[in-house]
Amino acid sequence: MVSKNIKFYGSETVSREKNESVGYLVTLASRRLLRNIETELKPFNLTANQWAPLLALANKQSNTVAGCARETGIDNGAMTRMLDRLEAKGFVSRKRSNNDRRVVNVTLTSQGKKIAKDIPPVIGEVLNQQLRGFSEQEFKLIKNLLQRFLANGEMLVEQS
Amino acid sequence: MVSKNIKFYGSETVSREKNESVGYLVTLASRRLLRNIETELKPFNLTANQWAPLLALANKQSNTVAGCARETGIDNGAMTRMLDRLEAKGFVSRKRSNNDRRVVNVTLTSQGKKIAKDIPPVIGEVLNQQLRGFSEQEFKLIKNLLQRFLANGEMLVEQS
DNA sequence: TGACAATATTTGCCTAGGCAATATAATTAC
DNA sequence: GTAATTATATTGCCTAGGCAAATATTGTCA
Repeated sequence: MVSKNIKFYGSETVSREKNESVGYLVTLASRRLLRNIETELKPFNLTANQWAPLLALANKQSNTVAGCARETGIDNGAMTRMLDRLEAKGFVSRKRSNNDRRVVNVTLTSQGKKIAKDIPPVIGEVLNQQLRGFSEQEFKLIKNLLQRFLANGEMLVEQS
Repeated sequence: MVSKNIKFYGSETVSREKNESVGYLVTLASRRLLRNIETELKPFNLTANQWAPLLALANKQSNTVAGCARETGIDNGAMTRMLDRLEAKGFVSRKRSNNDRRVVNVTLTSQGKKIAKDIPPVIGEVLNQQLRGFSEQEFKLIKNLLQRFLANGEMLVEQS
């Protein structure tokens, strides 16, 4: 091993201060961001989480239920229900595939395509606000550190 | 203003790559960490989220419902239900206060005190794993950057 | 004191994710 | 070609958070 892994958290460290725990910080940051985005998306009749599959569809990264789930990193069952809500709102439509009778093809409706174009700047603005005071370097850093934190976390699953 | 705020995300940037969005990264990181902690806490009959109020109580940062909610950054109503579950598991007990009949005093049971002591190293280990390869400086950095990201996000609410 | 504001707790109604089981269909191995 | 495996979608049962409304209690202030 090139670099020794540091024991950042011992038995006492976790209990001390919530602002010193990467766990609390990442959880609170995620919740806060979601709620701020939610506020801005209200006029579009869309929640923050509903944006994820819409984006995957718009970018043609997927056009199936399981694909959307993989792309957004959530459970298949949760994605089925998410698409239920998006379909009820008229943003997507579903149709059983003929090539593979297992899969359901998901497509954006014209209304879905429209908001998929309108929303990115709105979300971008919230992100910019929460990144106020960050330098270019710090912007790159936070992404890099989160990517590594996430990748380490996903390795833990594969090992077990 | 000393430093100009940078527009990190324009209308196209958000849509491109999910690994380039701080939003996705922080959301996925939070979810992944929660699930990894969950796995390790299973033998204790505790979920990852249930740990937060337990810690607040153990650290004597609060002994009321609203206090726990404030301390852990979640909704009051959600905290009532969270304590329902913790009470059902026998980790906390509740008793209406005599000084102020509005408040309900929450205390750890002996069983609650026990796991409050046992769990920190378990969570610490998961955090250490997800921080593998981080230098001391990077550890400080990720905390600092997340704190600022969170603080910016909370300022957004106060302004509106 | 009495009206009003603030605080604490609870409840109902949403959205939302994880896990496990099920049904169906496709793929692979033998 | 059939059996076993794998993949897709859905559903049920959990936990969980946000928001708003309802209730009770306390504090404030005129």
